[in-house]
Amino acid sequence: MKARHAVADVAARLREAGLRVTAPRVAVLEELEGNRSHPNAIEVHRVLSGRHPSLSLSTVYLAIEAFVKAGLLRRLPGQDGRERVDGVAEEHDHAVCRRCGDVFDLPSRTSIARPAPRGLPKGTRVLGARVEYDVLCARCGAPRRHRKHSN
Amino acid sequence: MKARHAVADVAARLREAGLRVTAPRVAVLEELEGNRSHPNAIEVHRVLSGRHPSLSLSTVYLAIEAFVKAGLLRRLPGQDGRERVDGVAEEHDHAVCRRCGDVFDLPSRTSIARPAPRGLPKGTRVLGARVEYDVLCARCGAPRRHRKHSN
DNA sequence: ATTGTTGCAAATCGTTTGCATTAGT
DNA sequence: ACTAATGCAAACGATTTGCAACAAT
Repeated sequence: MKARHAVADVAARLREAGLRVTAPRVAVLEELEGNRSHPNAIEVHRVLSGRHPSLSLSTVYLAIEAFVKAGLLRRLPGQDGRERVDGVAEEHDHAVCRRCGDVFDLPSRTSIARPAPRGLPKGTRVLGARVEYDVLCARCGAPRRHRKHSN
Repeated sequence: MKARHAVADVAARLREAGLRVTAPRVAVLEELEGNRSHPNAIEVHRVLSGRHPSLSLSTVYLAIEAFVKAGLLRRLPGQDGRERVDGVAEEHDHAVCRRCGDVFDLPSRTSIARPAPRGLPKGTRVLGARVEYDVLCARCGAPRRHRKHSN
């Protein structure tokens, strides 16, 4: 997923979002936009540490929060308690491996879930929807594999 | 949601699951089965502390893990990083308030999401699916409300 | 008697926060 | 100049773990 967008694009998107164009934010956004590996802040920091040795972890956290708030990225609640980042801002579905927690992106099928469901308390506004599939990924579902795979 | 099942039932379910019938586990399972408030371990502990003063938080964590593993309960990944418990074991959908994080149970509409989606890596086994609605709950969506409500 | 469970305390780990400094506008 | 953004370290909060005592089987 490297360099799907030119740096200039990223800078423009930052500016449009009302955020300052700084080296750390450009680096973080470049790394995350379109990224389908659903990393958490710590992983992002580790990846970027090589090229940006002074980049601090808290900056990564702050940047991600700013990007999510601006609608550039989504947040993904991992069932292991870690907060992952979803680099795809458009609505889409997920398949989550029950054993290892890996997340796979899928095209959105939420149109089939319309109209809004019954049973919601009065006054609730539906903003979006996605289908979450509970799966056993190929590695975890393999016959003799009983342990969480390395990655 | 109090006492939806008799204590005897809970004990039986524990036994069937291969777990020992102990006072702490009976209390935790009684509190959680059918509970639609999606509490986390800390909240469960707080609620039960009155009647069971010696109940420890780690026991609650351990019990919940055992129950989930046994299929008696589900876990619910909160977008705030907290692990909630879903007292309804049967497949169902959720509406999650984007602002306050409250979760509302909905009847399952995943049948409409079948068959399994394209785009999954070969060898992936689909175990289940649910629709997650992104909502603004009545309290959070109210005109002049700009802060997370108390609860 | 065996071994799963408990309670307590300490340890872990992801995330948040306070604050002085730096740098984008 | 103004103020957002950074980096560092300390603080936090949820969850996990080690272990000796305990109790269900």
